[in-house]
Amino acid sequence: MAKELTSREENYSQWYNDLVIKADLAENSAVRGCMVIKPYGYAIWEKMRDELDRMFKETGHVNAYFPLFIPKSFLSKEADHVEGFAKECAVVTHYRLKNNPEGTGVVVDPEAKLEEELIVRPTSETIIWSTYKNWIQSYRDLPILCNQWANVVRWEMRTRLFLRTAEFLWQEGHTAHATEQEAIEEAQRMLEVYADFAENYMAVPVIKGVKSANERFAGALDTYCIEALMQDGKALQAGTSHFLGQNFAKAFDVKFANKEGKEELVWATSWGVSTRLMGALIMSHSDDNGLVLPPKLAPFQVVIVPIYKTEEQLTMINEKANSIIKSLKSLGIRVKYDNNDTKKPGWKFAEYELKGVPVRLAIGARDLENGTIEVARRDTLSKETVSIEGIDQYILHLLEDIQKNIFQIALERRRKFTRKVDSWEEFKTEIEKGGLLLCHWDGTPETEEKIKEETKATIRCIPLDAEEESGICVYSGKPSTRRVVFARAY
RNA sequence: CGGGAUGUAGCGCAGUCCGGUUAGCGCACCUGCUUUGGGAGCAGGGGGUCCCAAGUUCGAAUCUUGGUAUCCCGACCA
Repeated sequence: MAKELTSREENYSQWYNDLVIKADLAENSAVRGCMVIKPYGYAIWEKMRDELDRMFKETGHVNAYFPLFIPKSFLSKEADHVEGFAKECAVVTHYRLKNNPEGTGVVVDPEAKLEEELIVRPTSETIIWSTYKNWIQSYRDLPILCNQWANVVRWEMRTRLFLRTAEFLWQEGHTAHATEQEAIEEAQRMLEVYADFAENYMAVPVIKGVKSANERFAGALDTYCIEALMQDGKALQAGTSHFLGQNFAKAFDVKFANKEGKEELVWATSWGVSTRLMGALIMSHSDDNGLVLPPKLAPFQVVIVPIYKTEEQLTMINEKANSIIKSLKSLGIRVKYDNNDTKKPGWKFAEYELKGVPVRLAIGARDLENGTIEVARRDTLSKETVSIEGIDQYILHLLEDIQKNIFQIALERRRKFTRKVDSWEEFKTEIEKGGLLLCHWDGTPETEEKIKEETKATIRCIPLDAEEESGICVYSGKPSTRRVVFARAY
């Protein structure tokens, strides 16, 4: 573990080791690209999931669950949708195995071929809308505001842990509305929820925007997104919220009777975030000592390490620690006491830094005498010795402080990494340095495509708060009214 | 699917060019003693299908051929 690390990228994979590993189920290449999320990594995901779930419910949503398998014919009902996903679908063709007649093991039973193949869901719009058809008759049945926590499979050619895995965990919200306006508002509302979560829980600053036509979700009229900037200068799409118009209602024939008794097609949205957020979290805050977790999402916010020479000392420290734990817990602080005797204090210090625990308390014989305790914070790596009196309130404020501080650091980093670029020559040099480039763009997919071909940079989003400003397209020189965000992305 | 690289202990690697004792190192693991306020020290110990197969040879981790897996770069990534 004391291996010397040279680049950020190597660090990420090193820290990942604690959280997630690539599924290495030996010779089976089918699971290549899937991940095994280890207990500590999963604890972080659970924390994220719980907070998001609470936010969804506060905005009027309920959870439901839909099937893993989608009949092939369902997927193909919406033309753009199937075109977008067809290239990366896992397909179930048989439903039974049998003993290999020519040897050992089992083989697929050719007799058990499915009449119609099933697709392992890459996303659930089709299966959900085929179900919604039966739920909706009247305007009184609307809106439907459902969310599902599930796993999905997208057969990516090249995978990257957390950021692009063949199977990933996510939530997908699917809502049905009586009016266009209401659906648009829903898509925008959920974008706000995502942005709130990213900034105030993950401490990751994001740009809210709308995708260009090239980057839009297959089957959507508009894709809203939050875009984050990683420490290495690459952008990461952290969440999307789609206004689907009436596309899926048309494809699945979902109509309702309005107040006037006339039939109308239903308006739709869908929105989702995935375990990719884990990647965003790690790549936004980690440093050379390991993870840095925002207190609001840390599985434990405080770890207490006893330092002792004798059993008697440990007994006394245990007693002191237990009273501290009790008062911290009564304030709702998640705390772990590590009096494991098989590891030394120095080892524990390094270990919990690697795990990103926001606050570490060390208590030894010296502290017992003086009525003090050593407090170390993960974000600044600073230590101080404070009075044990009122330590609970002290920690409570410290956690708030750390939460704010790591957001500020990330925000400042993004500010330095963001600049306006007005000429093509400058664009080509600046994009090499990473970060976000604010540029005028003529609005055409052709220009966007050319820029991508020449520089690998894409339009991350058209920011919602972009100011009206007349200029000329950085590539084509044609007129433009606002700047968009260009970057190389994961 | 194209280009490149790699496969040796749980992990990370050296050895391969130029074939030659019992295949080696670091971390991790086990035992003992000393240690414990920043990943302890010393001593001892366990662990190997050198990716698989065939070939060349007195002798193969090393050379040849075929296979296979992984990684990187491209393509791909609503």
